[in-house]
Parts: sequence; C-alpha cells; structure tokens
Amino acid sequence: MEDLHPGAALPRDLFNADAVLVARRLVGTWLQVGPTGGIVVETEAYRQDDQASHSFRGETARNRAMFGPPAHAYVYRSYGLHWCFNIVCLRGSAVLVRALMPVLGVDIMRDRRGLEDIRRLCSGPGKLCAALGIDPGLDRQPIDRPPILVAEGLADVETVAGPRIGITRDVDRAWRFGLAESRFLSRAFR
DNA sequence: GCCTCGATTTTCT
DNA sequence: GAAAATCGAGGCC
Repeated sequence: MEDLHPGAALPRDLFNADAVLVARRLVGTWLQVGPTGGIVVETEAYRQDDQASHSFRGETARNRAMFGPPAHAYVYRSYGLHWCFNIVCLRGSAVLVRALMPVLGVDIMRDRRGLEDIRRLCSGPGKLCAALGIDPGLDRQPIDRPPILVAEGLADVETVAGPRIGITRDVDRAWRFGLAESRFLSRAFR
C-alpha cells in the first residue's frame, strides 16, 4: 500500500455543485474526523428531484441540513439504530459516504467497532460512522473545520459506477460510485 | 459463502 | 401501521 496522507483541503466551492458530480469526485479523497480517517472508497448521490432522497418531499426536522449551506455535514439515523454521514451539495442534495479505507487511527477505530478485520471496519455507512465517532453532534457542522477534514488523497483514481444500495425508488440511477478494485467497499460493483 | 431476522427513529399513509 | 440511504448474529451449505 502507498504512503497515504492528506493533501490540500478541498475548497467549499467544490461542494456548491451537482451531488452526482461531487460524489464521483470524492472517491479517492481523504476523510478525517478527529484522530481517525482514511480514503473514501464509496459514495452515493441524492438530489431533491430524486424519489430516493430524504429531501424529495421537502424540508423536515431531520433533513434540515440538506437545505442549508454546501460543504456541511448531514447526519441522520438509519433504521432507528445507525448513523449515516453525508456532505451537503447544492440546496436539497447531498453525498452519502458509504465506505472508507482505514488509514489514520486504525487502533482507535478497531476499539470503537470491537472488530479486528480492517476490511470491514468502515465497509458501510453505519460502520463508517461508528469507526469515525460520527454522531448527530456533527450534523450541520462545516466539513473543513475541526474535527472534520476533507482533503485531496489519492492522485490517480479509477472510479466505477452502479445503482445505489438499499433504496426502492429511482433504483435505476447509477449514482453509486466506488474506487475500482478496492477491497474496502460495502459491496462489489458488478 | 448465503439467507433470514430483529433492533428502533423518522416519516408517511 | 409500515417502510426505511443498515448491521450483526445465527442457521445453513
């Protein structure tokens, strides 16, 4: 494996754009929360004109962050149990970060997850939040100020695309993006 | 490896 | 009342 470390922080303007473009762009970037972090290997885009998105029916108490400024976090509870971490893009849209290649603070992440297997530490949106210590305290926080950092990561990235996971509407949009050949995905791309 | 199931909050019907 | 942007455990092959 390469010598991995964060590069320059991504500018906020980058997130003031279509979530589909941002989702593809984020594959291979660095995501850090406090003392833990790694390389983003899987994302999904959700737009307001998209029936699978929480924002489709307008603003609610839960999805308020999606209607706030770009480059801020949207953290929500999934299936009543797990947390999911998104980055807000154009108004009413966001990118769900689904999987990470653990790099920084791996022992901390193992402790938080109670799991040794590095390939499964962050291989899903709920797992990733547990490993990074993400909770609703980060909802609506900027992603370019501590404890969050999103920065350049891998130099050359080959991405693959496919249908999103776990949704029942607008299922044919290929808005899930992954790092080609990565062993840290939540599921393989076909 | 595959499958089924249950935990539990938010939203919608 | 039921489904949802999920996960882990347990049963089976």
